Amino acid sequence: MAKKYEEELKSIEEINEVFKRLTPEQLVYLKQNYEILRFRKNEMVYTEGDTPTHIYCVAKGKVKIFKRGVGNRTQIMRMVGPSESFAYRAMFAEENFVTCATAFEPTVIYSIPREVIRNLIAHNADLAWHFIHKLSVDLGIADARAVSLTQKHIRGRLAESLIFLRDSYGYEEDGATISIYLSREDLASMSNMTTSNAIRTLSQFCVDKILAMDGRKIKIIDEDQLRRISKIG
Amino acid sequence: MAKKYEEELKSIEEINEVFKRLTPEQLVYLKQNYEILRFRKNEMVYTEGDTPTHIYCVAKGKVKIFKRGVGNRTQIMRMVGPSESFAYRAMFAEENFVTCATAFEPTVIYSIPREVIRNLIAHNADLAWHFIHKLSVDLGIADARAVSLTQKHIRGRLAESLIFLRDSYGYEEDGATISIYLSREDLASMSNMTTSNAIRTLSQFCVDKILAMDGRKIKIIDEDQLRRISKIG
DNA sequence: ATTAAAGTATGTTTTTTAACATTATTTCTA
DNA sequence: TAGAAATAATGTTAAAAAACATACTTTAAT
Repeated sequence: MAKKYEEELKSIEEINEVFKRLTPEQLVYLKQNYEILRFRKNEMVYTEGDTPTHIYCVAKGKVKIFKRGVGNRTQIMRMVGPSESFAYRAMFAEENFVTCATAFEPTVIYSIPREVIRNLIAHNADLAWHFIHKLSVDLGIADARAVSLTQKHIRGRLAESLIFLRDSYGYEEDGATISIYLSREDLASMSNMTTSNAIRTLSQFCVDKILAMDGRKIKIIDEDQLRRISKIG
Repeated sequence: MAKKYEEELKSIEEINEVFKRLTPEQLVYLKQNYEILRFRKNEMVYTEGDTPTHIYCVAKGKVKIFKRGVGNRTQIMRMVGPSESFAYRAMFAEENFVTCATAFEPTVIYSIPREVIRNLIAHNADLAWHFIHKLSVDLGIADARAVSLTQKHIRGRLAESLIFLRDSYGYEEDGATISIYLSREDLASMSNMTTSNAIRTLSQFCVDKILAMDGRKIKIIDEDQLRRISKIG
């Protein structure tokens, strides 16, 4: 059974194309040193205060990265899906984690030890550049998010989260249902609002014929309007 | 006169120690390729939408980095002081600028062309690591900021900004006055609040004997209390 | 030196958002 | 499958913050 799973898994360089830029020797070195980890739904990958020892790369499933703020109120920083990596920020900054990560659904992860990735970076300028580029893009997103979350009104913030989820995960076959089912609470903690307000605002979007809902399934009826609300705040 | 200024300036590797890790040849290459730029107070260094062509390193003065949000409401992202570099985020992400930068006071800047820094990074793993580390620290700060700005109340946000300014610029000789004089408006746009609210909250802090003010000079009377307010939000 | 402009200070009003309360519904688990 | 726990839905109220208005003060320019 475990074997079957392994066989279904894409190789590490298929999952994250950056590893195709390694030399053959470096790729062998990497393949001798990674581990495969499996997490059940809601299982913790790491928590605030832990020391980062590995960099993770999602092979299957999704991981929720969140932070605890004032009075332990959680804020979802990002959702990490297949082929994306995480845990590298704290590792590179040489800090303990300031976020928590849990499996959002059953998840399989490639786990690469800190020393291995540091070695590879030190001897492969392409890989170094990849992380410089990635961190820079991440930082741009974080800055933009900070402005959105603080300056936009509730409707704008929720619209932005929905657009973000749609852009990250796409639609189901019907071409309208967002391909990730978050609880109202998670949606709220992505959008910096209370669960009540997320529920209320979603309902209002349905009344306004911008969305349609069926439990956690959210259909985007009027994407243009949703983008407009997200933009103007 | 211009010559005199030059002589007062520290060399580029004295300003930013990371350049001491370059090989002698690389340092020569760098020194043959940088330029020195001078900006008057409030002069623009770059603006939103510009394409980054150089990385900047502050030799003297301070630079204000800000973003325009909803309805062009500005938000100060950070203040950059002597020996700190900026403009690298957009450059590495290969995006146009999403922030604006203006000289906060008369400022002298080392300007290094994009290709030069990319060449150096490609051939010097230390320098690459330096930027990976720096970007990771920046990203941690940005994430923490996002949570603070959204979850803390006005007093907490203002206290946090004051603590940040104190930690970045230190005190004057009196051991209490913060060594940077920002307008109430700038203070507000660092702390995600209106100018009125910044003024009102500063006044309240004075009533509470946490601060004392003389124009733009802000004295911290009770630092413990200020840190407590910043922490609890 | 005078005037305009920018910045500061506060009071009042309105809007936005969070907090709370109650009920219904779904999901999990023993 | 019953019962508990989590989630969802809404109405009501309270608090926080923005918007607005006005007056005063400092700074900069002519």
